[in-house]
Amino acid sequence: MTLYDELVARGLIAQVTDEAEIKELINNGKATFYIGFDPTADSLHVGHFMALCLMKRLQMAGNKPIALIGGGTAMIGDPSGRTDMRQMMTTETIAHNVECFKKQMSRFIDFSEGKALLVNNADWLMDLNYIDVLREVGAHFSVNRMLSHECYKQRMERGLTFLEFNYMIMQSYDFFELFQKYGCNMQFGGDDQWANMLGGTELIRRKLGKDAYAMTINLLLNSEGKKMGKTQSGAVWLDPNKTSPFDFYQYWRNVADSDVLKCIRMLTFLPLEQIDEMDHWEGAQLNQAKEILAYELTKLVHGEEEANKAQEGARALFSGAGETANMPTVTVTADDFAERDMDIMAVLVKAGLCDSRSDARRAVQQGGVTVDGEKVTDIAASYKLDDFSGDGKVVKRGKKKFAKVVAE
RNA sequence: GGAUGGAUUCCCGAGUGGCCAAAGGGGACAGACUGUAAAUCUGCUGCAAAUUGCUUCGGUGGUUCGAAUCCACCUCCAUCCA
Repeated sequence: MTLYDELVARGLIAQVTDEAEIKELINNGKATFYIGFDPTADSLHVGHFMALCLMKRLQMAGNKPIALIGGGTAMIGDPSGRTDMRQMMTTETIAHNVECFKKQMSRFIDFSEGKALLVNNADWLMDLNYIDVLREVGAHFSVNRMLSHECYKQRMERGLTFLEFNYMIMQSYDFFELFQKYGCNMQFGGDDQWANMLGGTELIRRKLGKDAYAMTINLLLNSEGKKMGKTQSGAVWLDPNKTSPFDFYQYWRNVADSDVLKCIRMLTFLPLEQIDEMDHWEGAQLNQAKEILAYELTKLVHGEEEANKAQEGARALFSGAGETANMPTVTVTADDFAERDMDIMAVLVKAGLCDSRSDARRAVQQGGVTVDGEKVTDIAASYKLDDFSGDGKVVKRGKKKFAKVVAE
């Protein structure tokens, strides 16, 4: 099976500019391609992860990847598919984020010995001269056509600043620059980037009379059409300090039935034959598939050791086995008991399971709190430092949130 | 620069002098049912030393016994005019 066919089988490919030419290039390892990542946060998330996996698949087939960090484009902010204006980021924040991205990326992609390149578009965008850009690049863009793009539709209703309007031009310029400098002939990206990417191929055609190609991958959407990798408290991050390996594991362990197989196909490196097997699974058996998905992804992102820990921790918690070694742990010290004994609310807040004492009070009153397996119903229940000595106590709020509280 | 409309709790959105910690919906959280799923039902959703107290309705001042509600100024947003 060729690389291109595998990408299709995995449901990754969304749109391509020239299918025959792209097949020829990537199947034979002749593509030099780039994917852009705007450093809008201090960690990569699941969407980036998909792109990185794609890079890896292509790299393994002999193609040369260029990871572009958008230190320059982040100064502008991509309006594609957004309903509201992006918050402008300070130069310091962007610089910090760029560093974080670099570190995380080198864990997934091999940048050694010219196997891949890591570039930052701030290196060329920041030095551009306004008038020159307008004459050299701006002249090739039709405002009428730009406005007709689907990605601006929502913003045309709610307002679009000139700043953001220029994002597409900057991204197009990136492609143009990389094409000339590194012979980069393809650009990949999420499907929401399609219009921006076409801008680049057109700019290259108009200015140089040469062909460049673009291909987008499907966004990872759940069965309700919402982007996956988001939780109420924000994105699912790849940085273990922002989303712990356990939480990361749990996120995938809990995906809806209808989304499991799609996620396994698109995100893991499991062989397609094995995935097709699972396709027949139904009902409770899908639970196994979820476990596989969660394990495989955690392994890819955090390594085998963390994946094992997360899996054991989860099994212990949900199947009632006593293994508590890998549970998230919170330590309490004598200071916490200085004023008075800690009551159950204080413990819940300390363990990070509740936002406030009021919140904790509600949780207890509704019967959602358990300490060492016993339901706590009395909000006056209180604890002493000694109660947490030794192995500590396992405090649970609801079914899935818990922590082990141990005295220092 | 001018005219008009607007800013309410996580989000949408009612409220236009006391009955307002503020309707309704969404989301989140908890319980029941389950498969750590979905759907459904119930509860709950500012903070706290909790049948009470405290701080909230873009910001700052003012009127009033009393202001989310009235007045002044300011900030931001939308639409139209330039």
